[in-house]
Amino acid sequence: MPASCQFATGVHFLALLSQSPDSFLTSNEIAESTLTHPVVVRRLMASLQEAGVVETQKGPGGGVRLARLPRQITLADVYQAVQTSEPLHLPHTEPNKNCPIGQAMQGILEEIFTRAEAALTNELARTTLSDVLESALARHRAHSA
Amino acid sequence: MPASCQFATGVHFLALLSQSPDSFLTSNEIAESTLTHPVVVRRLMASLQEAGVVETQKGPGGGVRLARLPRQITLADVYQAVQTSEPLHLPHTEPNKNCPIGQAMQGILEEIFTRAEAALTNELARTTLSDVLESALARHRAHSA
DNA sequence: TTTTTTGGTAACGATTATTGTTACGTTTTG
DNA sequence: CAAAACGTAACAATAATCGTTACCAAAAAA
Repeated sequence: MPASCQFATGVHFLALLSQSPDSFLTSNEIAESTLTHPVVVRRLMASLQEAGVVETQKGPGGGVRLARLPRQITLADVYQAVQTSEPLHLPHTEPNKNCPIGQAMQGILEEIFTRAEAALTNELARTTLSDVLESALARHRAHSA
Repeated sequence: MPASCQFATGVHFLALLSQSPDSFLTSNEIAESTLTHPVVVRRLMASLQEAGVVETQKGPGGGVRLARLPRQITLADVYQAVQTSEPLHLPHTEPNKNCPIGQAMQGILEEIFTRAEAALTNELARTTLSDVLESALARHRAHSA
């Protein structure tokens, strides 16, 4: 299967919005910048809106903009808003009920997954959209120079 | 696509091996305990063998056993051995080359992914197979009582 | 009020990764 | 040499993502 890149795509979209936090960008504009389809933009933005990261405005002059300042939005916010599938998964099939290990395994793995994902989001929470935008502009300057 | 559960499956297999670190288990035995197919066991064990976590023995009396003591194998070892796809992914399509943000995005995201996955594996490194087996047996006792 | 411009969302197909399965080769033991 | 195990290629079924089309709803402007 294609692995989900919604987090990467979401960060990209939001970095674009961070350039002008006060104005709306249309899904067409964002789709052109990222070479994807406007419906893909709207789909992902729907999740981000539900999480309170962006707000949308219909009709002429409308579009999407950040709901908070770039420095108030962390990558953990983005991750939790858009990540549909978690990085670690239980098997779909139930284990053998006669096996003591198998019976206990599911609960143990869930605990482990919870701790591991907490570690992941804690790290993501250390970076804000403002950091991302700054890095992007710095890289651009370095590359142009 | 079905999300990969190789890490969960691997931990389960290795917990079984941890019960008797000195003896070989056949892929048939492991497959029965976990209600999966022997080829699935062998496939996953091949990765774990390449990583030096288990060793195999062909022929009668053969099978798979741990290459080190359970307390010397961490879940980070398992994760790094079997995780084919990473939890975070870049988009497959290249971004717009005319966009300063898009150009820089890929490198920035790679840095972020590296830090996030390091945080994940650091957390996984805190748990050993010995811990997992102990938790499993404790849960089994609690459930039986 | 009508038209235009936007987002919202359902539905479908192409693509792709995972898993289970079969089949067959290889190695080791006895 | 026979039997028991792993090693691995190949294929189908399943499932998830993404792009795309189509159409609705809402808001602004004419």
